[in-house]
Amino acid sequence: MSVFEDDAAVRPKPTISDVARHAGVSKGLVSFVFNNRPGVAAQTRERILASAAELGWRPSVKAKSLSTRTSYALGLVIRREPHIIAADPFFPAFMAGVESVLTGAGRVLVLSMVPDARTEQQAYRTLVAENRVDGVFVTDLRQRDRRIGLLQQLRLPAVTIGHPEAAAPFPAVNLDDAAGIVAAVGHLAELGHERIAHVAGDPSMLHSARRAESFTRAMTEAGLDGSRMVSTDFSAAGGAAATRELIAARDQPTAIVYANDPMAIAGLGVLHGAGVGVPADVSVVGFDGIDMGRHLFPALSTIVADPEGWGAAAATTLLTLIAEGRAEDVELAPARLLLRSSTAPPPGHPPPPAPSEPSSHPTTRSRSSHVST
Amino acid sequence: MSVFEDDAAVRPKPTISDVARHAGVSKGLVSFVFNNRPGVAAQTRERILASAAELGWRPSVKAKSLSTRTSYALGLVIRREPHIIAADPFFPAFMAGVESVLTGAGRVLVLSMVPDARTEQQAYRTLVAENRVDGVFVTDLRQRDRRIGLLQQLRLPAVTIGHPEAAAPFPAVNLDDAAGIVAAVGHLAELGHERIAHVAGDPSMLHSARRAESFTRAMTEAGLDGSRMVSTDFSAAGGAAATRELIAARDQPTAIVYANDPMAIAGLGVLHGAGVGVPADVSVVGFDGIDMGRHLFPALSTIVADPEGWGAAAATTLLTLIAEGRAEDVELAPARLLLRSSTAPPPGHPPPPAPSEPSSHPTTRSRSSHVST
DNA sequence: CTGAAAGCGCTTACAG
DNA sequence: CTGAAAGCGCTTACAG
Repeated sequence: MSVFEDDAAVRPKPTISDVARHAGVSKGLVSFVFNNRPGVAAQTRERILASAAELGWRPSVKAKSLSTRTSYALGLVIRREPHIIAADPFFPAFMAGVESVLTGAGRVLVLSMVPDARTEQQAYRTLVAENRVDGVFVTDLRQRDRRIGLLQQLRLPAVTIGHPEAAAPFPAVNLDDAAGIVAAVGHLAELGHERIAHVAGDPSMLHSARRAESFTRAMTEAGLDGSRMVSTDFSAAGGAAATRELIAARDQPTAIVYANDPMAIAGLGVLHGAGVGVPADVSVVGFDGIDMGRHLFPALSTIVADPEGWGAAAATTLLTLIAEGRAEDVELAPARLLLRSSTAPPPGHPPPPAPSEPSSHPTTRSRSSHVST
Repeated sequence: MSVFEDDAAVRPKPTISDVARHAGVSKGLVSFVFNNRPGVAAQTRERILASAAELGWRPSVKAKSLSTRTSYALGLVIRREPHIIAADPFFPAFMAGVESVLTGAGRVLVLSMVPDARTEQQAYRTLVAENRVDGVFVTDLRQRDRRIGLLQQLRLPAVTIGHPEAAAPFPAVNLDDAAGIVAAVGHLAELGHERIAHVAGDPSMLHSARRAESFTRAMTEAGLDGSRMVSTDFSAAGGAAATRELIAARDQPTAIVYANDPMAIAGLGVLHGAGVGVPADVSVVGFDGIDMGRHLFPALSTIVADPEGWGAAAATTLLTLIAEGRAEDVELAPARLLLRSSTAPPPGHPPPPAPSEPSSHPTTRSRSSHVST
């Protein structure tokens, strides 16, 4: 039994030869028209296009791939555990951004999700050995990332999401997300917080490490102790454990900046469960700007970037690299602080004067207070 | 300037001809060996394998695709808005499950994320016109889903995630998630709840509609009014709005079953913000079992399915369909209720007898002093 | 401005 | 058990 309609079974897909015959030209001509090569008479061109439309023909990528040695596909290999990626809003948004440019470019996204380093290497090797993709996106850059060397050796065009540690031969599409951490620390310090902690993500990931460094630097520049930090694996469980650890310390922080929203939300739960008021006793800042945060109680102040725009820019850059052999780095607008209701002055702190414009914040800790909207 | 190492630039990829020459056989023989066809002398086979290994050759899918008219790729077209999919834990887990079987099968996942119905149709048409995939996964089944007919007409093998509305020619891989709703209603009814509401997802999606129907049916069977329901778009914002609507009603529910965890979490925020105690005043049940739920306060009772297993089973089924021309439906273990701390007896309700097993919870709020963990 | 032919790198009857 | 040849459906110099 076939699952298909019978009439369809009868009519095989047309090929370029069918179109050529129908239009009364050679296959080469048809190819020229579909590849926008000059030198085809306007009316011949129209006739060919009409024939193709009538027959419902579109060049088969299979054949095209073989003769042009191009896959018309871009790869994304994600190495993360399913339960962690399931909570992470970055990838879906990033992929949506990538898709938005690929669709118009006749390219397709080949996705690979792998659990560990070994299968990750294998995934890249297979992708190139089988000639599956024309280039790849390299996300979640790590310390001494072995993928850079591998990709170079494999001669696979790539674009890195963020700047790698060492100079790499690939274009980087960067978004300064650490700027958001700096803004958060600045805001909290202005509110009067002194004991500010950072719940970092996986320290082997560059963006996580950079956020942590930025935290410490911003703290130091504010004349505060930037060593209150605990690293996690980016999971909600990690965020919860880190929060428990922080509030168990004798000098409990009055503010916590988390490396992602899932951890911040878990942290909110822990604080709440421990009877610690947010933002009355402890201010909380997340990272990602996930939709849900707006509806929490209190609404989660967070740091927002533009993962969709990041994906689109990365795709454009990778396409350019593949087409021209080179592409410029691109720098996107930095992440910014989005204040909602989980941040306020520390307990017993005098209020600052009301600021005149909404985007600017009171500066001295001795005079801050009504931000708790 | 090339981004690659020079030595690599010198050595082009080996082809089957190189291997054949190196092993002193014809190309056909090499092909036979790599396709496990019988009739090759054992030692010839070894020699060929050795040559291939030495040259680092692997059949190019490009060429293989053209001669076998197979893409060695499976497609997944997701039609959802980025911000909704970003919060939804289903797809990442589902895709991880799919990947887990594709990796060993020499297949690859081609992903497409589209914003609306028009681009969705286009995506499928392009996938087959260009011969990109050998089959597709059809998720988020809808009422009068036009994709079923389209796919049939396009003659593209497919497997549906869940049973479509009308009989379809494609195998279905089903997981009875509505069973979780029934279990939740049963549990809440046993606890003494009578005014139980359901915050449904997008009513045009079959799984959402089925959960809603199951809710009403289970309520009716329990002798309760199953009409307290509000539909949403599955977003956190939708869950928040629905919750606001429910608690504004004169006969405010004492329990709410949400169609997904992001909505439940937003609902928790709204309830909390409105001074409604959870679970003291209102019990809350989510759906998905996202990691974060465990760390909320109160920890979110929810309904858990196995999206990863679902993805793996769907991939296996699709591969079978493509290989054999047909495949059996598969039925997975139904979703089940996972009790945590957001459910308790309704206000002022007498406690049920203490059950012997740990999975049950104290019931009366008048003596549930220790539930508030 | 157009056509005939070779080639991309495999697979697969068909002979031997 | 093995080899030579045609073919998959395109693209692209190369002639005209």
